[in-house]
Amino acid sequence: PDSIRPDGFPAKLWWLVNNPRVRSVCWDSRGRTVLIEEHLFVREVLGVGPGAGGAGEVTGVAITFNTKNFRSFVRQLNLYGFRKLLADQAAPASGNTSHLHCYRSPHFCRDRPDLIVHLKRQARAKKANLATLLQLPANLPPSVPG
Amino acid sequence: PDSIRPDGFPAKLWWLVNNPRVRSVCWDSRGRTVLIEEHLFVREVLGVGPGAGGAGEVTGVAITFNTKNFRSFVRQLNLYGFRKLLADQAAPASGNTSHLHCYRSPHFCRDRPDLIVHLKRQARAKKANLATLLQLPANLPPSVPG
Amino acid sequence: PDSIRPDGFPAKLWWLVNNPRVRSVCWDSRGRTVLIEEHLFVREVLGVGPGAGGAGEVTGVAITFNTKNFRSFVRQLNLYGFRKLLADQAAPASGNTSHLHCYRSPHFCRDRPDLIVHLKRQARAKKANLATLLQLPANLPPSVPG
DNA sequence: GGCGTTCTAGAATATTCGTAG
DNA sequence: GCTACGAATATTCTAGAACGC
Repeated sequence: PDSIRPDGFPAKLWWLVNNPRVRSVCWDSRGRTVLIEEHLFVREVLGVGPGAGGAGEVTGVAITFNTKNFRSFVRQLNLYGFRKLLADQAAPASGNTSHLHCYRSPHFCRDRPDLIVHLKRQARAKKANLATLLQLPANLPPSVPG
Repeated sequence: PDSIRPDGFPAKLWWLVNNPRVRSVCWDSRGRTVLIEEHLFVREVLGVGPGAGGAGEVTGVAITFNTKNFRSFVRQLNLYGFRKLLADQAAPASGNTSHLHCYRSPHFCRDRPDLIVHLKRQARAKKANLATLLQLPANLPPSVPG
Repeated sequence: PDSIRPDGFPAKLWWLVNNPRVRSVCWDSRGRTVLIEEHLFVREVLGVGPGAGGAGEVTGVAITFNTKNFRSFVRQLNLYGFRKLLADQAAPASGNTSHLHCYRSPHFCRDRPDLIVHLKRQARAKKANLATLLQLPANLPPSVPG
């Protein structure tokens, strides 16, 4: 039936959350929610920041994202149906003000790798471009003068 | 069915009133009215005043408001249907002459956490949307089909 | 006529870009595009990161945002009609790999403070109300399963 | 066409201010 | 003076849309 693309987003996320070497992504205690520490993730996985080699500290492993923006990672989470839970409560004693993000999907559980096949991208092209049809002024080009 | 946003106002208020570490917010003896001591609340929760770290004394817990004004907190109470009661019986334990506010909602009782789902924001769009609709392109029908 | 809210987003942005103490926001050479260095902005204005006092390094001045997320700042830019330009020419002096964002609006020019009054928030309810009026099938509820 | 990246917009809640009652 | 509410802006999470591979 359905198969999992080994280089697709669900497989990458599964690998990240289950890899003990990746400290920025982990399960909550019940294995139902993915916890992502933003600042560490950017350095560790996306490879941005001081001391980062440019491709993530966790190199030598077959995980790469073609982005350096945490925003793109969040967009992927949403595209695959993940929802955010609590706002970041992170306030460590140290100078670390890193944000902690909590995302959850019913098809992403620690003890149920068989559910990953249900992680699908949202359907595209839900409706035609209504605004274009009605020629709304909001769709005019920006038209920035020289 | 209906779900409670974990970061929404009702959830925050429920957490505050039931947390013994928060001294500025508590139930009355019958568990039907929320008592809020303004001066202490401002220091303890909003994080304003002497000795406050800027994020509320009750840090280490996942409660944050993006405001430092007690008025915004009251606005939220009103938006969710709370009404103020006269607080003539107010008698703070200490010699504090700070203001004591008593707010009540039929959907906010100590022994009935199941009622919180009925705490809804006031309905929007009374007449504001009508004015917006009338500014739409003239070729649209002004009346909404029944 | 129209007036500028002194605490609104346009006034804040104008203050930021014209204040030499704010190093993360500046004009391009022609005074037509706003350049924002993200990492520095987060530390300097939003007050996040090591060494930040929690309210931005540029304290003592009347600029505050109630957020710590750069994304909220970008949302404001878009709400007021700013568009992003490609920043391939970005080359910070230091070894910083921070992101440089270039945003432009025809109503935001260095030598024309009189244009700021034209910076307006996007009108609300453009397509949403239209879709409702036209009874598009796309507005059906998400159909929560059993 | 599917998938990933990126910029922009939608939608709901939150904050602020003014003011009616 | 004080409470409650309208209205505008602000913040946040999610989705739309365009583009490239």
